[in-house]
Amino acid sequence: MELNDFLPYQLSVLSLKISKGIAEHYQDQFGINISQWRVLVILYKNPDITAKKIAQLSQMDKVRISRTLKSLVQKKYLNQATHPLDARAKNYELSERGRYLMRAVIPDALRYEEELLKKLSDDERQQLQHLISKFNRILDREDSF
Amino acid sequence: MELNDFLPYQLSVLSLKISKGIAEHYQDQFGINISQWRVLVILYKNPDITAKKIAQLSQMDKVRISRTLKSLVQKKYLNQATHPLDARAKNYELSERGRYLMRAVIPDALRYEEELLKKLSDDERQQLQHLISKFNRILDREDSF
DNA sequence: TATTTTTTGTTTCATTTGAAACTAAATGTC
DNA sequence: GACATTTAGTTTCAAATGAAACAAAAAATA
Repeated sequence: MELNDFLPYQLSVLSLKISKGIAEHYQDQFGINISQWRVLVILYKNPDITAKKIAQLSQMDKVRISRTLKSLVQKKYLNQATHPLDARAKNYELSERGRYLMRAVIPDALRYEEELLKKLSDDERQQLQHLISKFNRILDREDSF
Repeated sequence: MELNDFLPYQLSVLSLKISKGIAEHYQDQFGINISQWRVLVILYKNPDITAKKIAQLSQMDKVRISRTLKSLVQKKYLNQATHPLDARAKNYELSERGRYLMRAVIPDALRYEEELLKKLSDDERQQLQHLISKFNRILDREDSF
């Protein structure tokens, strides 16, 4: 029995380790926190989606998402549009200012990732991607304990 | 450029997904939260260590660790001992009650992990373990951005 | 040895978080 | 159509969090 090697625990430690440095960097350089960065990334790749969709994609709490969206709209990084089919929801997308921000932040983020990934072999990188996809497929099917 | 596939982001989502179900379960069944569970796991495998060491191993904040240790001592799951060489620090270990708790929780945790891992092939499991170790080695060397 | 600096851990306090309650709209049922 | 139920998102409020300041001991330096 190997509890140090307990997978949820190991992944949490690893994820924290990887996020720590980069999170401070975003805050210092661009004044955006981790929640904001995550929502921005999602909207960068998925324009015109609702808070609900963001929740699904990010696994973040809906309250946190609600507040993050509010702050990003206040900072003028996002545009809000009324949803055509549902008056409760709003569609969000990056504003011009938001896209400008992302053009500044993304190279930084990618450089960090590259630094990390270049220490893996081609095989290892492929395996990593494969494993992440597989886990997501497994976990999206059954979320029960 | 693939930001959805940005590694820190993917790992965070995955880690949250994996932890979600199991965290609720610990709380409901045993009245311990994620911080407490993590500290307990660490002390299960590393008896007689200080808060500092726990911080290194878990990547958790020192304030959080301080409070978690306090709560676990209050709940009588841990014994505190004065550190032989450093009067500022204390050594912690599971109490009898703590070990009893762990004997109840661990099978549950391992069953959850097993459910997850049995959906991977032998190769995939090995690759997973290899990648986690490798990342930890990489990240422990250089923690600069 | 005295003094400064660093390290370990705690406390304070302002911020972040998320469960629960809520609003308002959409969907389902009669 | 009227009423009940579900869904999307927000607000409230109590708890968790962590940065900064702190205390106390250890280590480094003079």
